[in-house]
Amino acid sequence: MTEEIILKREMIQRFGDAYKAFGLNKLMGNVVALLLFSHQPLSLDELCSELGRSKGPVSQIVRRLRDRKLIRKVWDTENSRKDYYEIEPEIFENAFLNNFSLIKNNTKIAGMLKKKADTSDHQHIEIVQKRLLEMEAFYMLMEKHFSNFLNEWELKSREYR
Amino acid sequence: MTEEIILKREMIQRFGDAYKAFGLNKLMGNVVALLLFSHQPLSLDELCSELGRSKGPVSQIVRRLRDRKLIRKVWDTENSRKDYYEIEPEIFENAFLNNFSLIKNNTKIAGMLKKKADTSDHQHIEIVQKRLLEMEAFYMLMEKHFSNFLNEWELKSREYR
DNA sequence: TTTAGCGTTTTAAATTTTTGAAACGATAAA
DNA sequence: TTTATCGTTTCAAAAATTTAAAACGCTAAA
Repeated sequence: MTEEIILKREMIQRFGDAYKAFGLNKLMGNVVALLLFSHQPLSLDELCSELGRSKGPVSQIVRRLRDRKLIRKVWDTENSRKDYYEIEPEIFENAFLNNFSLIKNNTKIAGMLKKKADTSDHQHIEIVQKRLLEMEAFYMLMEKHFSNFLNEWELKSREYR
Repeated sequence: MTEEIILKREMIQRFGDAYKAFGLNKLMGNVVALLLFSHQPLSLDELCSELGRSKGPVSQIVRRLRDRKLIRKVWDTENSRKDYYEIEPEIFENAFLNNFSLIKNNTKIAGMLKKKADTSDHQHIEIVQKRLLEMEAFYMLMEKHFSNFLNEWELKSREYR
């Protein structure tokens, strides 16, 4: 029992750091880790007390996590009118897809700017065009492989559900 | 000419935002964009005046970008003893690799925790083990596809160099 | 040597982000 | 209705980050 709690604490730490490293709120990672390693859905109050935070920020973070489809609300028909939260089964691919859309945005920007650059008649712009061409190619190839990954994961993930 | 400057300004903005979205310093993105779309290497002073920033932060950011192998120093043997900076030719794959190492870390963590969980004799830990197993599988598959991507890009990038 | 021209580091101010307390609003039970 | 129990929003405080100014140290030229 103690061992499991230590493990959970470590995960809460690490997920917090990882989320921060990716430009997200640390608390988002904490909540995700807590739910990932809980045996049943948790209420907002339980999240608060487990993490030692007050309701305000946890409520906001829970919303952001739901927006990103990383956690979801479940209803405990027996008990009270509390909301309970659990991990979205597709959390990993959804988290990945959130970043994927950022990547796709880069491809789009590169393409757009390349088009703009093409219509410009300035000679010096060559280098810029070349750079944008490479950038677009890079992100397009990336997208292709990311799609492959997601497709393969869709098959493989069945083993775990 | 004006058009090119507008383009450059837009890129500086967008790269700043993108870098921030990935948890990095906005100024890092600004510097990268500026160098990506300059026709020759720039000195620290030029970076400062182009971006309207003072030397202190730019100097620090330049160091971080060099650490990450996104830009590099070149020497202008003719002029002065100023340092000049330009984009590292492999900037895109290097930027990607920086994040890749974060991903690899996730795989490692998942594996490590799974091992810890395996040695635990508590029954309730099953769910945790299952989650960690899935997480590890997810990141391992991701790594595989990322490697594929990098290999293919290594070939394709030759067209642009 | 001394001096001038660099880049770096430090420090303090400004800004942004995170956080908690409390007010607020909604809904279900009494 | 009224009351109690939630979740959400607001706002001010705290913490973290970003930034600029200036001091500093190094190196090359005089």
